[in-house]
Amino acid sequence: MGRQPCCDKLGVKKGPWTAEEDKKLINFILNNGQCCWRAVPKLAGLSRCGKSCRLRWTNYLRPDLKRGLFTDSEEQLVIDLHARLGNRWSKIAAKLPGRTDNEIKNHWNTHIKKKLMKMGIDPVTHEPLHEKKDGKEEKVEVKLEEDKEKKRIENSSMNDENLMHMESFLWGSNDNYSSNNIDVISESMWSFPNNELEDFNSVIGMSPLEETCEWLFDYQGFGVLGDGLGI
DNA sequence: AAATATCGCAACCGCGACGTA
DNA sequence: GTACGTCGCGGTTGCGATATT
Repeated sequence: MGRQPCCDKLGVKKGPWTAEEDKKLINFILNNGQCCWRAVPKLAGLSRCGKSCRLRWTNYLRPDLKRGLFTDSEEQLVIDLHARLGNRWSKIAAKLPGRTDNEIKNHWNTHIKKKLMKMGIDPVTHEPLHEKKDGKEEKVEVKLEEDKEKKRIENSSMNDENLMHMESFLWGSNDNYSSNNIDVISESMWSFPNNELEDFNSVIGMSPLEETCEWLFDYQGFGVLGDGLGI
């Protein structure tokens, strides 16, 4: 027996989301929370399939998303976790609050993978690659890549200090972080809108729910605050 | 300035896991 | 036990932005 499509293909919109659609989805989830995704499009008045709504929300609209470029510390964390977990992006993302699996996966494929290759490290096994004939040339390439990365990080929206602050909250002051803490936090974030988010937000410098939402709308440039969205 | 190549990100697709009747 | 529905994950694609020629 074949698998049923997640939604009937007829009349289901695909492709980039418009600001209007985003508004509808945000409005719906802020008012009703995350429920059955299949029902969301109908209830929110969207011509999308539930899957598309879930993806849009988790990867782009969630107010706890950090966005912006990855810092050195975040990148190192991704590399460490990838060495342990492999391509389990969702598991890796769970250890990096504010980052989505998609974002991490994209960053891995576009930046980290190349960086590791240049450094002579196999991005799959994390073992050293076989020796290059011309080591000199390789060193120059690595240096250029590092310079590029430095400039990139300089423009990043989040600095290492914030990340360390966040990490110490998540994992305690010692280096051995507890994955239990992360799970608890992830859980509370996912059960959004829930007040449990406030403690975490206060530590990472995010505002409580309402302000966070204001930030979200402001950040997304929907200009809905003055339009009386009614949150 | 125009054409072309490359990059980076958002979104889609297909599949497996899981829950339920 | 199994048929079905839903969700979430990982791989892949499409396309706009940017860089290069």
